[in-house]
Amino acid sequence: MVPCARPGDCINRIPTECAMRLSRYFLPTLKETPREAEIVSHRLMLRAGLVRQEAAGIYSWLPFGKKVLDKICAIIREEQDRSGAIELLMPTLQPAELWMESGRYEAYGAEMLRVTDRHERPMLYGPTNEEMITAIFRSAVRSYKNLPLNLYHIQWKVRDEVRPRFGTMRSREFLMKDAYSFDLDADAARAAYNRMFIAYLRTFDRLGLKSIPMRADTGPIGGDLSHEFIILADTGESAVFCDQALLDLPVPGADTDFRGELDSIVAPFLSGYAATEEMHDQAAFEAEVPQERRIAARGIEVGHIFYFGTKYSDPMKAVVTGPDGADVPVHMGSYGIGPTRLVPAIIEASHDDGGIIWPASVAPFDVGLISMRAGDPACDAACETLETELANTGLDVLYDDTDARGGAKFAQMDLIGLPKQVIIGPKGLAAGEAEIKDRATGERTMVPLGGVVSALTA
RNA sequence: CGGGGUAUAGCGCAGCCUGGUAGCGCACCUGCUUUGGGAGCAGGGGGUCGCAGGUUCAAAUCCUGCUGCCCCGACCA
Repeated sequence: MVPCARPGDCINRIPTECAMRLSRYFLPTLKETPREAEIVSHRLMLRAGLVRQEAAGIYSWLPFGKKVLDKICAIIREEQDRSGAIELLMPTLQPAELWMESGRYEAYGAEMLRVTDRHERPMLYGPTNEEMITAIFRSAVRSYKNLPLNLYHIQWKVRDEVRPRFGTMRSREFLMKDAYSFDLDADAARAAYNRMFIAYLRTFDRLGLKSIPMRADTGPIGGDLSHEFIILADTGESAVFCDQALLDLPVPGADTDFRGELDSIVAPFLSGYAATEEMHDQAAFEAEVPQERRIAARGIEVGHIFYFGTKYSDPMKAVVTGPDGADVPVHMGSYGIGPTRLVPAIIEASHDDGGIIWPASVAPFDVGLISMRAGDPACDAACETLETELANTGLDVLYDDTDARGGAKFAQMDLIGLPKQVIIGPKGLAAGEAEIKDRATGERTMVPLGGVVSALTA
């Protein structure tokens, strides 16, 4: 067994490379589909041992699911940080007082889970954090010189949904990355919006998803600064309409200068037609998009960004002193991504009859190593050598050292969807070879034992 | 919150109509034989039949009430 360091913080571990043996792991997979699961991602998440339902819309994340969640969060963090946002962590429990100040305590309704503490003080499980972040901001920032500022956290949220459904796609307790930007005026806020816009395009691209920004309802604020990021999937919750050209646009690179001019980078994504059913205008769609480029499909919302000006800074008095010496309420925006929703979204977008097909960037392990004959000295030795070699090259390896039969191992390995499988059996060993299978394509190739590592890292 | 389902072993199900003290497959444990796409044989363990009342000599089964969960709708990251 290859030891691995286990650094981590209070909510999400930093993913680390290491080897794990299936005989010692906790991976409760199911051959049959639990009755309650309807859509494919929910079925596969239960069957592949990612989650366990505790109550309607409440889930435990089992080790496999936790690993995927951590990898998703790590990518989100990297792209948030790259764009200049700064991470903090706010609590799940909030005093009702803050929400009374913004006026949303009454407005939020039954979706807000309210509790009372032992001192009879009204509290609530946070469905979002605009009020709290505004309170944090106003307590510390006085001058326009401290702007722009974008603070984010990744934290569990609670919305007591009337009808949770589709597994973790629509749960009552869910993980959310929410960022909040603070700027002196609307122009600066637009620049902040652009930074998040690009960070989101990059984040979803790295998660193996093709995301399409779509104009969303801006509510009473108006303007064009609200977008939902949608990925296409047959089981998507809403109908979406867009121009094929948007799907073909290149995603901004890692070398994007987030302190530079971004309007020109964002502009192409704003120009093409793209709308969810609530915003859809069939006449405009047909007028703007040539028939052969019209896409009418279903989509899953995986992110939402919007600018809301002084909606919270006004009532909550989050003001800074401007260059002219006058106090002005800051212009704010908020930017959400749901990691616990991204897991099923990725599965909806990437699976086959055999199970999940993880994009390499979020796979719980990079490689599944299958011993066809556990207990056979030659197989054991070859597997242990490979296990060490692969882990030493930085690959995360799940070694199936159990004495199950080949067929059962293949089926389980396909179900859990690791990108690559390395199969070691007496047959191949006699020729000094291992078999490598690509989960996505199903392609199998025989390679010399000594060439496995280079074949996988090429 | 309206409509429709459903609840029996860890999972998937039968039994209920026509009451007689619970069964099948998978999984699990033991042994033997097997071993490249969810093995075979033999033996074994595991269930207050969602909960509470009621009818009856007797209730998984019939009656009443409640609850959990799922699906459709409205709502939403």
